[in-house]
Amino acid sequence: MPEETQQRYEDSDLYRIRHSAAHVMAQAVLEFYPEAKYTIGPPVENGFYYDFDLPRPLTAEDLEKIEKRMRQIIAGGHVFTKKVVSAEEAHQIFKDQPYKLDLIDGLEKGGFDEYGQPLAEKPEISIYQHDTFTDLCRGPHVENTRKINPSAIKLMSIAGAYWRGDEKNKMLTRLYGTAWKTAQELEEYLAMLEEAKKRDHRKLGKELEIFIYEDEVGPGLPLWLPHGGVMIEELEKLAKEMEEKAGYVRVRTPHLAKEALFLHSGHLPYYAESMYPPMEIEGVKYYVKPMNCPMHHKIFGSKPRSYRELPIRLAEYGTCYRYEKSGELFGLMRVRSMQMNDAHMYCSEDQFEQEFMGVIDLYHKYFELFGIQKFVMRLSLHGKEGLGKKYVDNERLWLKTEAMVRRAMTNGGVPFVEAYDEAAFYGPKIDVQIWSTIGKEFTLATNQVDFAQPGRFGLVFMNKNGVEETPLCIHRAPLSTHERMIGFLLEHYAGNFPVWLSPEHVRVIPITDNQNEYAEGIVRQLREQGIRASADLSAQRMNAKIREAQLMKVPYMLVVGENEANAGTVSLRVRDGSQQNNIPLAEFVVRAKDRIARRAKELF
RNA sequence: GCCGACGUAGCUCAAUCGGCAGAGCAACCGCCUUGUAAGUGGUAGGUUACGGGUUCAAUUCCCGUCGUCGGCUCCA
Repeated sequence: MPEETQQRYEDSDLYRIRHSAAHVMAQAVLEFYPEAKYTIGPPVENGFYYDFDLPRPLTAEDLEKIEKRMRQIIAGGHVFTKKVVSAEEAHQIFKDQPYKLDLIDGLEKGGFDEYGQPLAEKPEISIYQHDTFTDLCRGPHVENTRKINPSAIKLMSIAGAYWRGDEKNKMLTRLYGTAWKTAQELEEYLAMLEEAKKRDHRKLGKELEIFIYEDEVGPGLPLWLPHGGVMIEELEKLAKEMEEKAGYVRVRTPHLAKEALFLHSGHLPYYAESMYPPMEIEGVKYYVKPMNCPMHHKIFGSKPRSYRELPIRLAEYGTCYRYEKSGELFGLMRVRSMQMNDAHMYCSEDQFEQEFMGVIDLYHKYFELFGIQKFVMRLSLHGKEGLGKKYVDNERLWLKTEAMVRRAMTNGGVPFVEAYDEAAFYGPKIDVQIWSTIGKEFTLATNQVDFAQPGRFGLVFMNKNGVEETPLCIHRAPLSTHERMIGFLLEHYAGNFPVWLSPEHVRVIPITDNQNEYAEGIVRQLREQGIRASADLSAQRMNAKIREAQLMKVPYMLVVGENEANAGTVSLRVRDGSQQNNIPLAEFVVRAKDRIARRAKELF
């Protein structure tokens, strides 16, 4: 990306427009609710928001009223004026605004800006005024309200948000808005949102019969329909091929284990809130596993290990259960039952870099196969304050392993960003960040260093010098979980999967019922060749059958009428709408099998 | 979990002020025998998420529970 040549968002006109629109919105809200307390209102990607502490909840009608009033304020052409003030003056101006006073204290002490973000230096305190509204603000703004295009703004939604983003604090009312330079830009943005909704995996998952949720089963517990089942099989086949080539071995472990195991691993103290509560049998507590690692550690420790057999790579598509808070569930992207593309690699310190980069290499192979281009690799580091709480209390090992990962990534020439205070409790990690079609951020793949658990489990191997040494462990899940991967792929391909991943490869469409028998014969032959095929023998006309197959995004439609039946050929209609008539069936089979076997990007 | 909105047939959606719950598609039974995105007639389909309340009368108003959605927080 040519980031250097791009203007920073903070310096752009749109940023000023949105920031100013947020102030105008706040003015309008305060006019309707003079007793409201206002907090912060920054520009964000595609728009802006403002958080208020309001006497009552807002409704959709309120949004309309506020938006209308905003247009009136804009038309007033009020000038934005900046004034630098002392902390005392600021206290006086905002004496009735407790949240502002809180922010001023942050500015005064230094260390935090007006949005509560950490700052390197103590900033000056400034206010911006326009018309009747005064805000604690460092700007920048447009010169006057007329610079906001009244036909290019729109209030989008009402949401809750905690003060300072902390769930222990009061829940405020957040108003989201969007603002652009022109009405056309606004229209395009809204159209883009509509388009994004069409590829939402929850919608496509239902339409393409991939998965469902059932009230009686439970939230976050998806039921995979036959089409989803096929996709899972294909992903597992892919992973197994790749992992076998890379020297992994497969293991299988149970869904439950005694409390003692998770105490031993250190998960319970850090993770109990995300685990399903224990069940007690014969006086012993059992937990449903939230991850596979403790069991894999037990397998590693099941016999004496020599440096000669390292690295040992234990792989398992293990099903895990995590008690995610109800409001956090989201389609397939955030679930409570998940099957992870999991493996644990045990290696010596001098093998670490090669092993770690071997995983990164695997990522790249998968991303190339799927054509994934928009992602960011994040190196997640520990936070000093969390040592002994969120993180294993051993700063020396944290710094050491973080440096190892940083060096490995740098030596491998893989671009990454660093994220402070986002590590796993047992070590630093590389997460692959992606975005859902409606803009939610997710970790797809993950690759984590574990310097804590092997020691806790007393895992050792005999090194060259005949001395016992503790291995490092790398946790990795390049294909994430079945749930998240399929959710992501649905959106990534908008349901138009490459042939190998398509739940149905071929739909045979007889033109009249005189060709039903011929169609069924074709299906038998295709299945014999490992091609997923079915015939549409319904009483509908050909056009309706084609339409249905198109809507289900079946890559190959084989239309057969009298001519084809007599000649032993098929008329191929590809999902992209192209057509090739009178192909001998054998020829179609050869080409289709080739596309499937190669996991080709092209259809035919 | 928190704030807010929503929940009607398998799916997508109607139902005025509280007054007999409706359509299209799908399903089923026929007719049509069809050449690359919906041929046509009929039949059936509902405890309006669940439980309570107000009322002569509740899809509609009120309370609770469950679930979904938009955010916040948290995460593979």
